[in-house]
Amino acid sequence: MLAVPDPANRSPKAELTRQAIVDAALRLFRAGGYDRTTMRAIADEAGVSAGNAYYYFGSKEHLVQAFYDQMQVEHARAAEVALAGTQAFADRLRGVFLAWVEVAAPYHEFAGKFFKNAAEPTSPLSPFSPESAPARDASIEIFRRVLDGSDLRLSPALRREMPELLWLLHMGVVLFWVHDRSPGQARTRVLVDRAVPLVDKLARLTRLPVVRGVVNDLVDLMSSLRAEGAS
Amino acid sequence: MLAVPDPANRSPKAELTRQAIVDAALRLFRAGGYDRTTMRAIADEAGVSAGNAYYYFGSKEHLVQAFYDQMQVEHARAAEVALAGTQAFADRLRGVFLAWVEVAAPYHEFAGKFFKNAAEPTSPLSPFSPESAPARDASIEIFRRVLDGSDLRLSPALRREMPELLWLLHMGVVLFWVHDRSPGQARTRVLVDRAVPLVDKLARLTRLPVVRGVVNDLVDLMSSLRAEGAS
DNA sequence: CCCACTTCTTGAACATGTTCAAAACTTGGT
DNA sequence: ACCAAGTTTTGAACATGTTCAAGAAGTGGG
Repeated sequence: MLAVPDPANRSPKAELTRQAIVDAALRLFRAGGYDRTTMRAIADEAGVSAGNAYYYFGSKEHLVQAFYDQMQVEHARAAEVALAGTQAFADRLRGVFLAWVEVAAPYHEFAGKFFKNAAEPTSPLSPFSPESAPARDASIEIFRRVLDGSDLRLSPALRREMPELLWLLHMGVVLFWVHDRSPGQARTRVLVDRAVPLVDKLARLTRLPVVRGVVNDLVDLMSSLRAEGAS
Repeated sequence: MLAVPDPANRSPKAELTRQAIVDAALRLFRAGGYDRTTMRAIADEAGVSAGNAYYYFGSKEHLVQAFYDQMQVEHARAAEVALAGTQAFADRLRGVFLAWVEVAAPYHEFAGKFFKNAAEPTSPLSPFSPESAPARDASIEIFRRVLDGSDLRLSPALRREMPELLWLLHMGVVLFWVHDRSPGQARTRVLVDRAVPLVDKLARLTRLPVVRGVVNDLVDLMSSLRAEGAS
């Protein structure tokens, strides 16, 4: 695995080649799936040699990061639209979840292959890896915005952890979606439609004194895990 | 990927060869990790040809199912010990979770490679796949036993779903564990120690009238998703 | 014992991700 | 214009999971 050139000092020419490879890869992935798309085919399509692709991308998996980044950006945009003009927390959350399902739909067939690689802890593609931190943070940011414009009132401590909790829930939805073989991922939509009101209710219950204790424990747990190192 | 012979009609000789391959594989995986263990090395170690290994196992990944099965059995045994003589739900749950961490510890270094495959929906190794149903059911059964001998009282509906919910939580712990690089997986143990009392409290709260509604919604959601097809 | 049939085993060939030494090209300094 | 130092590109070679046609070994019926 060669050292990939520093993004900072890349010549415009090289930048172009790099982009051509990404474009070719995404085109072929989408057309024929991940496994059936060979590095040689990608290189051909991009008009470079196979070896050259490895000058820019350390491995075939690294090409997938481009896919992630693109999808994250699309989701952020779609989420923005969904959030405009809604106040109710439940509506906002549902909007953001469904926006993702919408954006991801074209890739459903081969997304599994991607997430397979993503599940490996040592892989830079893992959603928990340092390499994914920018995309992950951007995604968590979306959920912060869900809260920011909503009518939901939470204790300050919970409020602080809530974006990350919602992101985790989002990961759960993604996992379900990946395994969802129903046409148009209908089951995932059902899951979202039914889970969102539940989360809404639960979030509002946290204001009850009896429930407070559990919530505080949860918040403590999260910050204590964070304190011991990133995971 | 060749058709693997039906388990029913396997000659004793073949059964022996098959077992030799599994043993060799697990020995080498454990010694050198998954990636660095080649199929040729496994075949050599087992005293057969590389091609022959493919007569018994459709792919390298299929060898991993043997690993799962073995670990599941070990966990069941260790859980039994942990459960003996404890009544408190929290103690029982913690015992079962920690038993798993104990049993899985020797494999931590390369377990990630295994779970990578498990995350792919089309893979028979996915914990949600039909092929994994026996191991999954056996695992859920362990959590049913956690409840059976405990002092925890739940509504009948929740009680029915609870084993599966605990199994899902267990999957969460596993995911955390896979990503946990702390020595001896200390962070996972912290997670268990702190999450268990939280679950305990939460479970007991479900008897409160206010919380009942949310719980019923959750139970409904789970059974409605189950109704539409297996995932 | 021999024949057909199934089960098992082999080794060579194949596909594809990846590496690497060498060559081509760029660039900045003189 | 030329050189040295970097950067980019190449094509062949390599490693390893997997396939496959061929044959060996076992099995039951006559």
